[in-house]
Amino acid sequence: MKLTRGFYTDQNALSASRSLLGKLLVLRSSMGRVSGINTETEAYCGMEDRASHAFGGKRTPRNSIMYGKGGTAYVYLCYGIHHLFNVVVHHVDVPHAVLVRAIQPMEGIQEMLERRPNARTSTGGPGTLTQALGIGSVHNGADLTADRIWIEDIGVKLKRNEVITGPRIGVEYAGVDALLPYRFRIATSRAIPT
DNA sequence: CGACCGATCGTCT
DNA sequence: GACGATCGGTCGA
Repeated sequence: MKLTRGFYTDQNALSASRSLLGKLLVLRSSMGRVSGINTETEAYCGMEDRASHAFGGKRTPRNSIMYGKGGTAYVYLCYGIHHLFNVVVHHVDVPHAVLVRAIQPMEGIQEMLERRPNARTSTGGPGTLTQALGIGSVHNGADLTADRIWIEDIGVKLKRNEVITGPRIGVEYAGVDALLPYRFRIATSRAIPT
C-alpha cells in the first residue's frame, strides 16, 4: 500500500532513511508501472548538517523544496549530468531529506533496459537509478502521495542486522559531518564498493 | 583490480 | 567563474 502523508511528516531523515529501505519506489509511465525496491539511502539532516544543501539555514530557489512538506520529491541535477532523487521528510521549515542511492528493479525492467542498454550497473548509484526509472527534473516538487511517483510498503521487514550503516558518499567537503554514519544499505543487496 | 579523468550544465557568488 | 550528494571509460600494475 502507498505510504501516506504521515509517514513522511512524522519522522526525521535518519529514521526515514532506515524505514524507506525495503519500500517500493513506483513511477507511472506510458508503459505502465516502473518500480524498484530501495536498497540504499542517505540521510541529510537539516541546517546543522554540513553535507546538506540546507546547511546553515541556506535557502535558495533550488533547495527551497527541502523546506516544504514531508512527502515531496526533491530532484536536482548533479555534475551537470545526473538527476538525484530525494524524499523530503519531517515538518515544514525543517529541511530533512533522504537520498535514494540504489534500487533493486522490480517492475518495468524491460523499459529500464531500453533506457540503459549496459544494464550491469543499471541501478547501482543515485544517478543511474533515476535514469532507469525515468526520474527527471519534471519530478522535482512532485507530491509523493499523488499518482505520478510514489512509494509503497510491500511488507518487507528488515531486522537490525540486515541494515548496514556507514559514512555518506561524495561529501568530503562536509568536514567532520562526512564521517557520520548516515548511509544505510540492505546487507543482502548487491555489494557496492564502499 | 585501483587511480585517474573527462563529461556537462544549473545554480550560486 | 567555479563547483558539485556522479558515472563510466581508460590506463597502468
